[in-house]
Amino acid sequence: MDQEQNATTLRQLRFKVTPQRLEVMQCLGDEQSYLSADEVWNRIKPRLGSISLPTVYRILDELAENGVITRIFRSDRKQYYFLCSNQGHHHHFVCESCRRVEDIDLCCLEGVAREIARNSGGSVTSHILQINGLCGVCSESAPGALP
Amino acid sequence: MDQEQNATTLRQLRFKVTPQRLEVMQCLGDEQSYLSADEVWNRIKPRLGSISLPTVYRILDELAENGVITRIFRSDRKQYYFLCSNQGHHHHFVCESCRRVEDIDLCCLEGVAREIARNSGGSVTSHILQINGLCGVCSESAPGALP
DNA sequence: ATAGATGCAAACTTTTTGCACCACA
DNA sequence: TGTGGTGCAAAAAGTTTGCATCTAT
Repeated sequence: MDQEQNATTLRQLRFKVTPQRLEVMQCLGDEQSYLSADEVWNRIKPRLGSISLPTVYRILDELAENGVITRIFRSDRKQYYFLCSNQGHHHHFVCESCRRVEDIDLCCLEGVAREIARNSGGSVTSHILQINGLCGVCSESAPGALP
Repeated sequence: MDQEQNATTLRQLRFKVTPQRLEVMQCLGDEQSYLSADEVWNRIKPRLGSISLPTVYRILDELAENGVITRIFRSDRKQYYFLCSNQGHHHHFVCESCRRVEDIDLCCLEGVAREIARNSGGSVTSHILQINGLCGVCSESAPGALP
């Protein structure tokens, strides 16, 4: 039960502590995977009695803006969110079967940045790196079964 | 004028050679950058008299499915497309000012894949790597001006 | 001649916005 | 008590689909 910790995070950000915000945070915290706005909505609706989808969007948006959660885009043109406990610069390994997300500490972009600076005089400001595959559990059990 | 080459590509894919397809291909070929569907549409409308936006979507879609063009997603939840001449495995450096795309031959993911296999027994099937920054020209002239 | 491509209109999905009401501080 | 949050309804934006017509082969 990290409700208290979530409440503290909200207070630090000068947000009011509302049941809607707590449930969204808890939902993403319980999940070791990324969820879309409507997936979050469907999971917390029963727990809260009722919550509107626009509210879920607003909460996810403000949490993402403040770096509490991470937003990723997939080819279905929906936005997905997940809570990432690891704070330093790192990337993610996304299991295509169970959608679990693992942290990857390696980042080998420094060499690329130097290369670009030397070749064309450009400078790197940001990068997106997402690694897809099958996690250990899924590659043993059901290879090729996407959700 | 690589109209003939574009026609050949279309014939190889068993597509009919239509002025709409040729214009879409030429448009992306002329541009050293990525364009959204409606940007392509606006550029080729005057040249063709008229073309419908759904047709542009259909053409971009089938070209992307067949690997003729590359589709990328950005945080504005629109899809962008660009023609990439370099065929081997590589990544892209995207200038945030002029949106020009440069190829990057380096790919340092082999080490990461080995790491994942050793750590958790998972396997990497694909990855997304996009490097954003300012190209040589833009980092000299107008730093910080996004389009 | 005919399979496939296009244009138009309308639907669809995801996300955003306006506004009145409600509740945390 | 008052400011910020929520719910509802409706709009916006991007993309897709159905169907009749047209056209490249």
